[in-house]
Amino acid sequence: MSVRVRYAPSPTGSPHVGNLRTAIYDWLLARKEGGQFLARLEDTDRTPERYRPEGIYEIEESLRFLGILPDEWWVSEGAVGPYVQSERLELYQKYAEQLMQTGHAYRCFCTRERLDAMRLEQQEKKQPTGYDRRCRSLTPEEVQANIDSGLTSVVRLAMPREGVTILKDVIRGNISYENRLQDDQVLVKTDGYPTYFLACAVDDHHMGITHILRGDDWLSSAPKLVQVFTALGWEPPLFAHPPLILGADKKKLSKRHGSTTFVDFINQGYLPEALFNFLVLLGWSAGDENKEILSIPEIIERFTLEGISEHPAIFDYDKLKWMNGHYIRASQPGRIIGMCIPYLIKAHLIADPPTPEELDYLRKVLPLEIDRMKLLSEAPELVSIFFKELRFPDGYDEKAIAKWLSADHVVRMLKKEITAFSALSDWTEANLEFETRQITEELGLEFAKVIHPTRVAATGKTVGPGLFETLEVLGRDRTLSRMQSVLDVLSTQTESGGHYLVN
RNA sequence: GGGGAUAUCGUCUAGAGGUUAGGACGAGGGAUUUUCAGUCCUUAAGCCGGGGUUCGAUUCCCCGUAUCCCUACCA
Repeated sequence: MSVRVRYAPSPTGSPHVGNLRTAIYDWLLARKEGGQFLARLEDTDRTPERYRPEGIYEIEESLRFLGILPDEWWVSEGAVGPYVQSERLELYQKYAEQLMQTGHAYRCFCTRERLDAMRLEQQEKKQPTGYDRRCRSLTPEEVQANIDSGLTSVVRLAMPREGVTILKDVIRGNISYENRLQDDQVLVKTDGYPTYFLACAVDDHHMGITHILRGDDWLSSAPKLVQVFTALGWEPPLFAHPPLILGADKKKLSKRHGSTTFVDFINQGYLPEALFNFLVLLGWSAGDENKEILSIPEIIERFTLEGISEHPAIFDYDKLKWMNGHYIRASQPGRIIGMCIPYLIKAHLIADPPTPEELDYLRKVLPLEIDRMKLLSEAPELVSIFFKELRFPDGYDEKAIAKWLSADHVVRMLKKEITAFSALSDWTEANLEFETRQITEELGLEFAKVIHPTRVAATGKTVGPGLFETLEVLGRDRTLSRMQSVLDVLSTQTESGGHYLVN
């Protein structure tokens, strides 16, 4: 039988990176084994705070972004649909009936109040919490009487009172659980919707799922799911519980650790291949091969469920950033430019849509800054000196001015540079450097004493790409007018006998 | 309170009954260069504790400890 795996998100909000990592593992297993990858929407929780259909679009976007589109899902449908649980209610109803008829489930009329009070008391007495199974011994007559008197009810699983349930987990081996310690799980809620346990078992069986991959947080409740399969007379699929992803404090990764939703990462300008590679490595490794940067085909080739680690992993934002920088540098510049454009438009550095001139300029500017870029969202900051109007001292870094423009030789130097640069017939990196070196010699200075003030005068900053390539791309007009604006102010101050002072 | 899982550098991890315990991020140092970044080289940094099994365990077993997760009419 060919492998069939499924990604089963709930639309409770923005999808979490951990969920997408599981989806990647699903997809990888399917591709590796030549099987199918499906996605199913688990929308059986209809509480307003937790039912957030807006999240569905983000789920779809995230899968598209990663390039792991399901072979069958609610978007494209397939042979065993519908792929949305709220559209499969009759099916769950049918099996709930079957379970009750076969004695594997029963109606429970206990009120929320009673349940809450019971739990509270159990906690106070330091007893294990759980349902006391009062309704399990109701006679058919009593049940009917309750129904007739209009009491609402849920359906509970009649957990076996003895024996053990064995979970077959590909990552962790076999785990056994004592049945008497398992709760009589609610399978159908008062609103008629199934809980996870019923819906999941029914759907996974009907959809021919062979492997259930899901987070470690499901591990302790796994015997209940297994029992639902068993009670329905079905062989449960194989399980695989990848470890949880934690924050720096070793708690489940959540908002206060930083970004956690997948779209957060997309918006910050992470590349799909960086996110894919990083997420895969967070809990999986190719083995003794000392290689971490892996293409998707390379990962598929090496992927096995057994290679997934058993211990939780702390999400290392720094490493992700490093990896993203790596993939940015490994990309065709044209691709990066295209991906940066939305950020530049948003920062009002270029028009929306960009003009052909702007695009042309961008094609020269961006390659200069690519080595410095770790996130696409850093593009506006990095290229701003090429776009912004600069008129000394507006837009100039104060520390840079203090450090490099207050020296005595700066005015003489700028005058010479402006004269020499203006006379250039070809505004090229090589010519600019040649002239600058000439001037350095004439002034009898170290190269550094010339180059740094020149950079500050032309860009307002102390850091950036090589000076002469910067000037070449910046162009004659921008460069000269900026340098002139510095000279204008500085020479006035020099004439009046003082240095230029910052505040 | 009950249950489950896990334990190798700060972090992600590789590893084998005998290894100089390997790699990556991060940190330190150096080289390159006009700065930053990048690139290259380099240094420091680790087997949770206690028992067993064994000629020999960080590796296998048990116990302890710690951490995480579950303990809902949420998934």
